Amino acid sequence: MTETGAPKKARAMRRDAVRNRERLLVAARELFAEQGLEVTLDDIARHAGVGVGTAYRRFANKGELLAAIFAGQTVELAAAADAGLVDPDPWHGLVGYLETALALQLRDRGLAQIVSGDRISVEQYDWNREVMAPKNRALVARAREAGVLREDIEGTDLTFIQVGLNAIMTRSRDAHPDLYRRYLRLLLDGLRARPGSPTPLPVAALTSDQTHAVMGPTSRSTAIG
Amino acid sequence: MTETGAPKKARAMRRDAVRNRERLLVAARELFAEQGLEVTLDDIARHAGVGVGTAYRRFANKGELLAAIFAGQTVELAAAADAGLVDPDPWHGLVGYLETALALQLRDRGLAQIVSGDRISVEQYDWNREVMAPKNRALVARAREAGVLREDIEGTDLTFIQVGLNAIMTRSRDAHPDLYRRYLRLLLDGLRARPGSPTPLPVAALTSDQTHAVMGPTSRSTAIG
DNA sequence: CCTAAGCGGAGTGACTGCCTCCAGATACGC
DNA sequence: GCGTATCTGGAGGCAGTCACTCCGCTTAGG
Repeated sequence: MTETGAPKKARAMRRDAVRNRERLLVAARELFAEQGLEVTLDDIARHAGVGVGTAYRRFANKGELLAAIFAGQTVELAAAADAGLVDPDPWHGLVGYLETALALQLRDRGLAQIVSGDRISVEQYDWNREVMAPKNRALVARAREAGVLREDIEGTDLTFIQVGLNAIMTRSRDAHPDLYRRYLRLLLDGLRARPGSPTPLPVAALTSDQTHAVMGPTSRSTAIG
Repeated sequence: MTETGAPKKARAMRRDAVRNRERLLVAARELFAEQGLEVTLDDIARHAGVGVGTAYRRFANKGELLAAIFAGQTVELAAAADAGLVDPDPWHGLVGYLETALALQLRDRGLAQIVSGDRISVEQYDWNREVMAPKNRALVARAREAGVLREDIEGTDLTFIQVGLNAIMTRSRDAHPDLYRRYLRLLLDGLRARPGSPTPLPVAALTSDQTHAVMGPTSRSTAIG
């Protein structure tokens, strides 16, 4: 689109422009983590302390901004999988991966949405297939071959397990952030090839009152509808 | 609200009015089941083959229409819980309840949203607390006392289990409607007090390609964001 | 056959979210 | 310093959505 012929003399960005671009990236990271991918570019600009016009000069649209921070959002997840793969104990590696991955998603709502396929863009879509899917397969294969994981589990199961736990996490995040760990543990007990006695649960069940509060209309959900 | 004093001479509804009211209720039930509670009253009116004006003459707003069909949407769920409670085998009763409840939610997207606390209204909110919560508690208590369910499970766990499985169901509904049963089974294996060998899974895992397809942007989710 | 009750659906108003425009401010080469 | 290309902020345009209203025409039914 732009002229890309001989080494054209392109003037460098002005210093304030660079600074504002950086501010926007930081603000975007913060807001995506806090509120999810549905924040508007206007939100991000306000949070960065710049005008919307500035935001749109730096990034053609929200997708482009998202793409610019995408690598940072996902590198940790890939690292968690790699760490699990080099763990000498395959079961411990698999469990550690799920625990780390979900803890990351607890801290970063946007990442949770990417993993769960919510409001996904093409990059994220392909990244799931090309980067994470093979790692998931390898983690599962290793644990299965070591005889600690049920024979009938596949790599794709890790995806759906995260989808389910993400839903629980989303509901309970504000009042009981680590409730999801309870259900992760129950699921893991169901994944063992030769289950022993049940593992103690790391988090107590909610009381009826707490459940009622958590299941009520949230700021984000439109009541009545 | 309406005058309910002496036997007032109130003219009966015209026959076409009655017919249209019925059509609207049927259309609402269908659309809520198919598409969830976020359908508009305009959608419902069109689907019923009447004008929006007619819809608003019969029901002051969408909430009122929803309230009118609410009982029908939830009575089956309560019945499933009662059936589970009278099952001679407490474990079988608990499992049967979850299976039936989730099967109902597979067929009725609106019901799934009510159970998961999505786009909830006050009636639904209270119904969860006052009707379903005690049944859930009883089902869990019975299975626990029979020694077949882990000691550390509470009635509220049934709620969150359904939230998680609903999320999986929502993603996979179109292409692989019963995939959620796979994860329900895994969870149930994790819920046993004294687990034996793993129960066979009723549904195969998705392949990587199938997972990729299912996790992609859906008609309902706004891509890029 | 008369008329109150009912009908359809275009239209209204309130939002929300993406993005553009441009008058004024600012960095930076000379 | 000065002049200008670059950048800034935020008001507002535009398009889409959705709940709900209004009103001229139709129709049930006494």
